Amino acid sequence: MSPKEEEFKNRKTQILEAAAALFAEYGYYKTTTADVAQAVGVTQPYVFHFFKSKEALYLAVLEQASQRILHAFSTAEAPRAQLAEAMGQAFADLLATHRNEILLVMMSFATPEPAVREYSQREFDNVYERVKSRFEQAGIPEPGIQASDFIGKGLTIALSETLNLPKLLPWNNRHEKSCD
Amino acid sequence: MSPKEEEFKNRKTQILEAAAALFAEYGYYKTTTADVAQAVGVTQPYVFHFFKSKEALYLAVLEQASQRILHAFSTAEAPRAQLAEAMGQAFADLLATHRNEILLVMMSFATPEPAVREYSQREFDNVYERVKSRFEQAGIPEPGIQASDFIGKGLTIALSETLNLPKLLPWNNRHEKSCD
DNA sequence: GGTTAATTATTTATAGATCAATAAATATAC
DNA sequence: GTATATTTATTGATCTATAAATAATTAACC
Repeated sequence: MSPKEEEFKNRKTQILEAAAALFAEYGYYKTTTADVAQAVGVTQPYVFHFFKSKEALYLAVLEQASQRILHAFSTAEAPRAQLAEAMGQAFADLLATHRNEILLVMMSFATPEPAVREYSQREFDNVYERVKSRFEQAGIPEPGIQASDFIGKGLTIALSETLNLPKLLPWNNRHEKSCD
Repeated sequence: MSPKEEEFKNRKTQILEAAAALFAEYGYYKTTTADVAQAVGVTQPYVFHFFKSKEALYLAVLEQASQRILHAFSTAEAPRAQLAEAMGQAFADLLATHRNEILLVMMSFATPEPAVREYSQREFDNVYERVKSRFEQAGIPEPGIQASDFIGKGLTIALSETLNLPKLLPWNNRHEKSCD
């Protein structure tokens, strides 16, 4: 998108995007409303014209990201034997296209703001139930355990991306005998 | 421990313990040095007599907790077929005896303070290498993948404990056919 | 089509609160 | 009465949020 088009995208959207990037990198507390404003090119108090509080802004980002994740897991399709892999791929695609949002969601559980905690709780519960239900529908045995493992892999990916520890990535570890 | 004995435990230890509990519950940013001081029963500036900064205090807690975790994974012993389970049990024991510290370590990767990030990076790298190496030594195939999975389970437990989502716990999901 | 009025977009100024950190003073124990 | 433990007083920085002022845009009328 050219700088000119960027100008025309409405401010609320610009603020949401800048906030997603900053919150994902610096977290809730170390990102100031002034940082967000500066990234967009407006003054700090103007942010409050679109979001009634910093918390409301964060929750708006979190909600958008959550819906994207749930949608991805809901729409991935594959026969029983490849369903988990297909859903993993859907997650990887999302990580490639909306990295900020995804990492934000995965780390939000560690943000001790009550409203954020509550939202995270519902979100992870939703994801778990959806994934489990899809595994169930596909006739995969022990869908609950599979769904837990699936979330565990997602958390590991977020950890690995956040701390720059690629060796933690599950999918890079296949065929490790080829080198000592 | 009685309140009188508590008095005699040296202040530095008291501060460390209070900080562990508070940081684990409220995180780095929402825990103030005044909160820590109040929990111990001293004045806020006195905390700085023992730790040169709030960050130094947090890192001291993190270091203690990290060593405990690494030690637990290093000393758990079992024959090949039960090694992973034994190490999981060691983690569960630690969670029971030092819940605050453990949750703090598992969530620290989401604390965007550079020094904390660096410490977390080394810590997770150490844990991964140690676990992998133990699996290797025991002759377990694909030790790297197993170690990643192991960390993923730990993260899932931390998530489940933090957000009060017991259904995410891997070990509760066994035998789920008994009730629909 | 140019002037004015109304509406919307955005800024300036600033209040009010919170916190980490320093330095100097004081109490306590030996 | 010296050393150690702890407090008082305070500074300076940072940040969210509000309210009032101004600039820019659109609409209306003649």
